[in-house]
Amino acid sequence: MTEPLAPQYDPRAIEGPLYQWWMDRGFYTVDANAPGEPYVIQIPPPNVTAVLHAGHGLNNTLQDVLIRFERMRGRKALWVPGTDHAGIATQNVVEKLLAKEGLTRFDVGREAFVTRVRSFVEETGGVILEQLKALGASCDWSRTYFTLDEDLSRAVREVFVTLHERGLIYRGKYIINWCPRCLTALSNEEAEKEETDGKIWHLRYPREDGLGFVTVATTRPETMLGDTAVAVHPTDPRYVALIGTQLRLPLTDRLIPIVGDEAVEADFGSGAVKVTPAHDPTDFEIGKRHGLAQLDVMTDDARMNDTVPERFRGLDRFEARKRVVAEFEALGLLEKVDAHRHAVGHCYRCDTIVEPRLSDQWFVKMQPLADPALQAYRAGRVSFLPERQGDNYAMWLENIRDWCISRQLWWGHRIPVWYCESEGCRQTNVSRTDLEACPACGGAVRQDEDVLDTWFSSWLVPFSSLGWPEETDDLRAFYPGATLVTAPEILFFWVARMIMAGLAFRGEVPFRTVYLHGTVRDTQHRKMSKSLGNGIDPLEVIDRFGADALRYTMVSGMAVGTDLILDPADLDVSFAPGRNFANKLWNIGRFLLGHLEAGAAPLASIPESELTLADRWILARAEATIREATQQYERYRLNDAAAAVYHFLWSDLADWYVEQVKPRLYGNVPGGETARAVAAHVFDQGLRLLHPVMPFITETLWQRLPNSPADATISFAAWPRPTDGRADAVALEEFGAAQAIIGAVRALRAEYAVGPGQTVSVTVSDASPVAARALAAETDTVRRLAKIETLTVGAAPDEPGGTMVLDDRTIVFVPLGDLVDLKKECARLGAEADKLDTLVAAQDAKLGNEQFVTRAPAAIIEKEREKLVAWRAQAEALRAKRTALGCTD
RNA sequence: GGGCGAUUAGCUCAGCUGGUUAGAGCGCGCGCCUCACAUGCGCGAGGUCGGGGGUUCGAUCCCCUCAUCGCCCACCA
Repeated sequence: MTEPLAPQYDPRAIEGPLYQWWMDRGFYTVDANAPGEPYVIQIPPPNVTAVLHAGHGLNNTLQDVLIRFERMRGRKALWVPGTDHAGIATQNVVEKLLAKEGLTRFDVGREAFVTRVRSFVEETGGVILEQLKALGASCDWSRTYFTLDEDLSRAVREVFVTLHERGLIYRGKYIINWCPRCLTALSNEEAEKEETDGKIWHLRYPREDGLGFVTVATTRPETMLGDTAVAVHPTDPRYVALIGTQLRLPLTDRLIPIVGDEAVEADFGSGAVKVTPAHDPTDFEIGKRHGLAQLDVMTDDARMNDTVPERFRGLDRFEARKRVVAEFEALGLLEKVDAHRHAVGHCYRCDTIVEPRLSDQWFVKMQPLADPALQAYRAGRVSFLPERQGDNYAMWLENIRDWCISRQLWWGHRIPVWYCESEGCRQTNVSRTDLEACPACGGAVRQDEDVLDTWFSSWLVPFSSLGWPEETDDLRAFYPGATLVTAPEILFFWVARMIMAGLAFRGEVPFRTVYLHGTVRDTQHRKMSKSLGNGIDPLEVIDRFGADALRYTMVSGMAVGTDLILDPADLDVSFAPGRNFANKLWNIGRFLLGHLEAGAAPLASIPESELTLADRWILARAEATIREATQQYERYRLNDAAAAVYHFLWSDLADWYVEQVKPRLYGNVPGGETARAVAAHVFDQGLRLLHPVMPFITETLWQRLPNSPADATISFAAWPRPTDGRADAVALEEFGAAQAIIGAVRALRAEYAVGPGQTVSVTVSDASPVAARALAAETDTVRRLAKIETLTVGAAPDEPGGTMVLDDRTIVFVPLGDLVDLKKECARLGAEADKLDTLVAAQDAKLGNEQFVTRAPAAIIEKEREKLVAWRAQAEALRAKRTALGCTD
């Protein structure tokens, strides 16, 4: 892996082969029995049919950064990948394919359909895992799982049966959210509420005694065909006398009672509510309390069924709605129609409006599972980032509802329940093994037709992916994991349930920290989605700019608790930060490595006395960066970590140290060995600090450093540690003074348009001790980088020129002769002085404030005094210069 | 209807324990193809930190309030 560097940075030539090399060496395959403290991340398993989108790109980049960071810190870092069978989503895809052949799943039959889905998944599934490799994901692919694998299926069955044994699984008739397109039940979480502008119809139901009407309001008039009562508040004076009487339900010949029920708000609408126990959760409850009939008026696909008058039968629910309303109107029973905004449930897969519907489903009783999960959070055994997400988690658990886990699909884990078909037995058998006959009577059995909610397998992943229910080495070594990185959207679907399952089946939370990152959005802050066409294809970005550019851009743009905004219409602009930085690194590498061909001595072998001020400065900067970056990685402030390293490599190393060190690298000159040792060392350190974010380019350059072991990977290079001996506050201050002087001369040159080929003379007067030492130590550097012909320390000559006063009142003067427009210079100096006067005045007031001086901490007061002294001195120096120049205004 | 978050440079965002001449990247202006890099180098302009009130010696930061935007939760039909 050490061919010569191409003259131009070309990620395409590097990333693919490098990833292959990582794989060939098996670097990321972890041995459960190897020594070391484990660090485990479970990937949020993507849908098996998914293709990589920007959200995956972000999510997996963040995980890879963390796993690579901990790996370099010596942890036994395991990142477990897998895919989710995604019941509804996958079944939908295959059903669509069938539809093209003019077939439905019912035409082909259950067994053939499942076979077909399975082969579809085998042929086309798991693409996303291959795509993650392009991103650089350092997963342990030898442990890749699929939630419908035999092992994980065994775990699912074990959990179902165990929960049943613990009395936490039951079958019940409930109002569930039904998707008439997917033909399945949806959990509350899967029925997404969307605010919708609709209407509310006020319908009159005639009293049986013929003395008028009771008006009810509804947003779904078609359900009136299933009404079995009208409810009013038991104390509502308008209706209390009517409770117990009957109403004639229009369009049918049925009589329905008026009942009194606390659930009715007397203040809303007419105060009377139509009750449809089979089609509304509240009505279902009211119905139960009053023993009302439950009249389901629809078919599975939301057409009116045979319980309704003949003319409505077979009509789609929305057609039926129109007909019902029209007939009410014709009968003079439509009182009014109002606009009404309300939340309507939509299927999270296909966006169809869900129909609340009475049905037999399996449920998990959640309270007993939720309590330990809440307790674990309160005890600090699991924490959330951003912290406030913990409140969401707790609130959900406190108000937990039972989980509807059956789905009327064919693709998934079939419910392990067998019903005895024998008359007189009819036993319901829940079993770990497939049953051929009823254990009670030996009669024929029939397995439940339904499958389990997809999340019923994914909530087990932290341990089922490690071999549970077997007590495997993996399970012992890698459970519990460390960090979960995912999107807040699945906090309830997945995260909370994993915590519950982990506690229920392993007695411990599955991870300590949950990092919930933001969403990738476009510049209008809209979530990226296929339907809006505002998505970014990570693979296109990788192809054009490289995975490192993608990763850096995402990491640096993503602060904890914020969204990532990118412009899908202009990838060049969006990904410029990463692309430019990668190119910059490449060129720092090309330059340094080109001058390190003779090798570099280990830094430790260089005596302290050999180090120049610049050397000591870059080493101090490296150390500060190590501290900063390490701390920020630890705190998941990955953007801050990335920014610290970026600044170190680009501004400190490339802009300053490399420029400073050039003469010492050219040819065989004194100090060359020291320069090479320092340059190699700090570049090495910087690459290591950056590796979690930009793995490819850092590996490529690091392997070519003279002191990198042959055939080694930076993936396992030790994480840099601050070495207290080299940290050098004095060097930071002194080299900083040199930088300031260079900056002052450059600014004056730019101000007076001195051509780049032209040198100038510079006089530094009133130099502070620090500036004087800096000038003495780095004379050549100052002269070269500011293009100075003669550099004098001493009194400034009395002639036209440009003047800058630095913080510690060091005066930098550039005699410019004709180049100086005297008026302009006077104005510039005057403006500078005025600005300082303003500061001085404010500072005077502050320090003159009795309250401030008596109440502020001494250290602050001292700091403020120093500022005042410096500003005052600078202002004075500027005024003196103006006088010397003869400024008159 | 509840709960939460955001509002800082033209754009996207930092600013984590209250004291900074309020920062970065992109964009913009001026000057440069300086033998690692024009995906670059140097210099620079640009901000009443959403409005109002309060606490404090001191507020971008803490509290209240208003406005705008966004997210989550919710069985008012």
